[in-house]
Amino acid sequence: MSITAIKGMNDILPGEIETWQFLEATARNVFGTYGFAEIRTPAVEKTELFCRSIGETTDIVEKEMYTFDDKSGNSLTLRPEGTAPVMRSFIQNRLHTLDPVSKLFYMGPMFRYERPQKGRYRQFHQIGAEVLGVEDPKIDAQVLSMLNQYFCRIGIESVSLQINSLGCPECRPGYRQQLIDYLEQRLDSLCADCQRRYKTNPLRVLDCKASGCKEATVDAPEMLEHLCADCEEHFSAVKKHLLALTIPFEVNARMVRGLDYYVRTTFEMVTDRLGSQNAVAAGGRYDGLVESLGGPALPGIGFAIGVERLVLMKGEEKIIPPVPQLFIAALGQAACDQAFVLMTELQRAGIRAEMDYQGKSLKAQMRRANKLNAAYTLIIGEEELKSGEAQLKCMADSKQSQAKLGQLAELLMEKLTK
RNA sequence: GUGGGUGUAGCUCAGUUGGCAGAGCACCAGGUUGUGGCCCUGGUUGUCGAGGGUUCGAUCCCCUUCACUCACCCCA
Repeated sequence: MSITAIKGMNDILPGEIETWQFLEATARNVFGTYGFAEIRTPAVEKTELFCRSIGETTDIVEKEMYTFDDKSGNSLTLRPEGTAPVMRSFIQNRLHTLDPVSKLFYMGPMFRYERPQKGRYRQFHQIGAEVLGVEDPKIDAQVLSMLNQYFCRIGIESVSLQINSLGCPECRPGYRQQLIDYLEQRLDSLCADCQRRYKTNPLRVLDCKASGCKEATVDAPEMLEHLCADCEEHFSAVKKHLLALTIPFEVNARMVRGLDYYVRTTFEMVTDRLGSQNAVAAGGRYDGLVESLGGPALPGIGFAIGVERLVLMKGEEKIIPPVPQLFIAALGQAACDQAFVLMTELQRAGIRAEMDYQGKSLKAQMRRANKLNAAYTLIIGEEELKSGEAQLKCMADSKQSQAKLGQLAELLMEKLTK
């Protein structure tokens, strides 16, 4: 076996790339109408950025990051998500001084060292968006509206929007302790994982799929019942605005987050079509993150979409790549040379032209023209070279006509556009 | 990190209770000395994932390993 790609890192080949281009172009289009501008940040950042933003004790930071020392001994990390780099760039470039509200979107590869499986890869791609500087719950609803519209535009319907509120530094610690106390009394019923993590990440227990944990937590206290007045008001307003915008959603009080920086509104677009990787997009509010990274005290909210998961959902709906508009079948050395010049001239004129380079028989060349799905085939041999007129065959109806070689581009343009 | 499944032609997969390795599709050529699709005829392609063991003989049995894949976990 020769050299292969890294485990969990995939090539995107012709035939599939068209779907990616469609998904990306649609994102640029939809996000653009909502006033978002694209931003691109490096694939590598200082390790510290992710430790401080995502959280030291999260799985991502503890065991999933591609971290290495460069030749100067700096600890660098391939970005495992997109929000932290955007925040870093936002702060570093003082974007808040240009406009009190920043709406940014990005797309690109992310890296996490996980065991690959369907919909989960070591290099994966996210399309994400962030709004900085708005605390009004209207912006929560607008971000969800944009996400909702994006899914409509790309033609994916089998997803549902789930929302929750995680409270804030005012109300969450108290609730968290209450939950720990509750779980402590039912430790025996919990699975091994939950017995281990109920203290460090008690909210995760509520999301556990083990039957014992599910039963033990049916009456567990929920964050939504313990929100402080401000958080309660915020969450109510988000729901009100979503209703006003007729965006369907359901409240999932047990939705948790893998990243520490989320507060208040969190949401996911989930599907039942992708096995265990059921989230195709997720995000939430992260007031306080910018400040904790050394920037101004600005609220923020954003989301990320898993592009591989969208591609999986688009599945069989292949987008057909462009086919040649003309195939030139040439016979003999002189005609081949002339055909090569002709083909290049047509390409310069913007016409997708193809020819054969292997000196094949006319029959074989016709077969290839057919296989490539070319609209027209030009047949050119010794006779045609002399007369300056060649046979132009329409592949759809098999009709042939004479075409002057000098006026081929004009003729084709006319035929192809009608 | 844990557990299961699968590795045979370019692709999808058969197969052999251990005895020279198959089909369909694809590809190539011919049937038409310069005309595609349908049809017909013929043809090419494999270290049967890798390494070791058992055996007269292994693609098949055993061990190891790698890759892919699904699930757990985690998450987009």
